[in-house]
Amino acid sequence: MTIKRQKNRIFVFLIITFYKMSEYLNNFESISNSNKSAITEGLNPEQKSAVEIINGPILVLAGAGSGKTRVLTNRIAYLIENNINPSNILALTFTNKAANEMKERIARLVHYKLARNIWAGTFHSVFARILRLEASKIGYESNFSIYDQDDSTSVVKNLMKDANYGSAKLQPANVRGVISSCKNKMISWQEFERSATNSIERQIAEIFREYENTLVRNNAMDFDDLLLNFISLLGKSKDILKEYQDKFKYILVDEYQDTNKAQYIAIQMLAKAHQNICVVGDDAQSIYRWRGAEIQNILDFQKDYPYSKIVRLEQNYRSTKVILAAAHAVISNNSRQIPKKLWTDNPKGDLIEVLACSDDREEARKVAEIIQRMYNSGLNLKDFAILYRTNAQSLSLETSLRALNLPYIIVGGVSFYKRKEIKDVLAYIRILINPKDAESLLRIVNEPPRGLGQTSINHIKEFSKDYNKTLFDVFDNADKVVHLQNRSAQSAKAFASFIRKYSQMLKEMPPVDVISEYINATGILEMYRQINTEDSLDRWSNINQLLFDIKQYFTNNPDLSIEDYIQQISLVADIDEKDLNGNAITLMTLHSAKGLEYPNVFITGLEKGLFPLSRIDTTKEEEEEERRLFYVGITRSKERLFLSYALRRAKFGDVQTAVPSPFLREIPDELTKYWGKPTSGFIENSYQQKTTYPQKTFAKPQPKPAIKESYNQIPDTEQNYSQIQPVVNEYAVGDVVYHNSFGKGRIVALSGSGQARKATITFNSVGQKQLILHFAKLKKM
DNA sequence: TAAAAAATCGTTTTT
DNA sequence: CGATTTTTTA
Repeated sequence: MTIKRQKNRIFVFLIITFYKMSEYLNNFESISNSNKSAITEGLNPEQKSAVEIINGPILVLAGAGSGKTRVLTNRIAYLIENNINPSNILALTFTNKAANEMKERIARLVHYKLARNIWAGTFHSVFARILRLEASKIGYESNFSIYDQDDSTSVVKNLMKDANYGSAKLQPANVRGVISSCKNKMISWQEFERSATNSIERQIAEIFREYENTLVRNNAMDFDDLLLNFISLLGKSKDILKEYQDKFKYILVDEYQDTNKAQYIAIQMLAKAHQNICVVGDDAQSIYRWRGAEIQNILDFQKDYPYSKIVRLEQNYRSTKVILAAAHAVISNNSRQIPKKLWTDNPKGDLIEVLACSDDREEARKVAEIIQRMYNSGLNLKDFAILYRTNAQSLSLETSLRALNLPYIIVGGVSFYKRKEIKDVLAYIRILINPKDAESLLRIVNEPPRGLGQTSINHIKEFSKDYNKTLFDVFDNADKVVHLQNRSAQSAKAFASFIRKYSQMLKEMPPVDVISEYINATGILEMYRQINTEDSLDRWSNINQLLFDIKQYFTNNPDLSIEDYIQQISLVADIDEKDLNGNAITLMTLHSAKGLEYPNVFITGLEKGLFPLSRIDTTKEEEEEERRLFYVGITRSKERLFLSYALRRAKFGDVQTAVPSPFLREIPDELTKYWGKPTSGFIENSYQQKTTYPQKTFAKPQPKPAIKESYNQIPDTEQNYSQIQPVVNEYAVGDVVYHNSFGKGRIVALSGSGQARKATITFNSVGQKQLILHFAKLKKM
């Protein structure tokens, strides 16, 4: 019986395979130009099996630097080579950048026309794309808005104001956090309400309920909804589920250790029918627990898929032996983990250098000076990364890099798209697309002032609630709203018809022709120009920059709609938009650094309380996550690793004292060397054994043999620093430059630094303008 | 209603 | 300290 069934199965399998082959030959033969041997060539045996076992569930435990990306891309290429239709492949990554890179690399292995058909992106962007198509099936319109964290917080804040909730204990941002973490764990407001034990929780439950209602009413989804609504779409009917199961016959998930419950369920539903699921991850690199990631997902994979195969990638191709040994020593202090040990054939490498500093300014100065010396000895600035635990730490580092004229880019911090004026303009555009989006409407209704202050808005909001009309409808019929001053009513009506006019235009004309005129007509640019302060002119030029950006977008993608543009920028992470290959040092948080690698890495701020970051009620789980984060940081480094701490650090204006991080103690002594003299106040017992300091002051580093001479050529004096050549990419007053839309111009002033560096330029065509160099893409002439 | 003055708060980490 | 939010005043 069993044998017979098995024979049948094999027979069916053969038929399907044969069918797929002929389908493949018919469709793709003509454009397939790849070379099969190239795909598995040069892979080690484990990598090879991770690429070649294409059917059935497979867990790839990929240690840091073990060639994970290569396995993922080659696996997809291999699937395509084996007659799998690219449009049946779903690859979910952590950032859009990772997805795009993957696609590019696949395009080099198989024909680009095949590569572009795979479904690759973040969970959020792929699901959003599908939800646009299927919106009507779950009670949404396809033009739904996507709310980011700020938008969500603002919704919560308004709801709390309406309900008169709120106290020191109950703040909008916290409530939003509670709601989001419930949604991450797939807990509905009803469940939350049922489990509420005190009045605070009952209040949150009420806000939660209203929050969900508001978003549906606004035809809007937050980030969590993109996952949850996708799941509910799949749950709608057997047919829909089957459709997507058959669509995504081959599923790959990167960074599986950082998936949350909703992502886990979504994958499980999709993979259930065909079971061709390959997840790649490393439990030691799970760093998003605070965002709902469940490390258990990767630990339980074998339970969830009993017939799964496991491949361990334990050979590290990235780092030196010293770095790997340090990483291993650190992570060994964690309790629960899948046992594995990374090894490498790479050389031993330099010792890890620990920089003891008396305060954060000294720390920043040392880091900058070391980089400058290494740069002058011939290294490339793009080969340096400075990592920190919190974004706030970038400030002193920036100052010292600027002082030495070293160009840098910052990933994260206040992103361009999070600036008030940019969010305002985007809200103006969103309301054209989705008139139900009350959040966007309220944001811009009195920006610039239109005589519609808080009182008028409250009346309008009340009316919309009482008569169950959308805010936009009420604006349109403002003369019917009682208590509303006639003047305000006229103003509201005028605003509604203004929006309607451009909304109509957008349906008839290409977006690029409408948007610029529309934003000009809103008066927001004129407002900032009139205020005429440094700050307001900044905002003015930021908006112009955005408009230029939009223009570029549609020049490059003439077939796309304004909806596509908004969706695209709603889901971009900072890391996605940054070009990290320029001649600049990269500054970012340890979280942003995940998945990246650099020859030279600095991890700064290794102080107790800062890294590991701790609060009064830090749990053991949180502590271990900090340690994993440190592990991630260490393993970013290919050759040289610098760890620094400061005994005093400026915080909120005043200065706080600190003690070196306990993490430093976890690295064996023989792997490190200390730099600089022991600073007064540096008294922790465990460090005193290590006090073999090379020089009395901030001494020269022990250079790598190859670059020894160049080190010695540059004496360690203040004077020499000022003689160093200005950095390339840097502009000077008087330079003649070319701008894509404004043409030729001359720089008359420069201000700011880093990505905020701005130039005032007099253009022949349009006169004087302020531009952010980072965005302006100027050419020097 | 809008501008000016005063007060408040914060720093994790991000799709 | 500095940006944002709330309160006061015209």
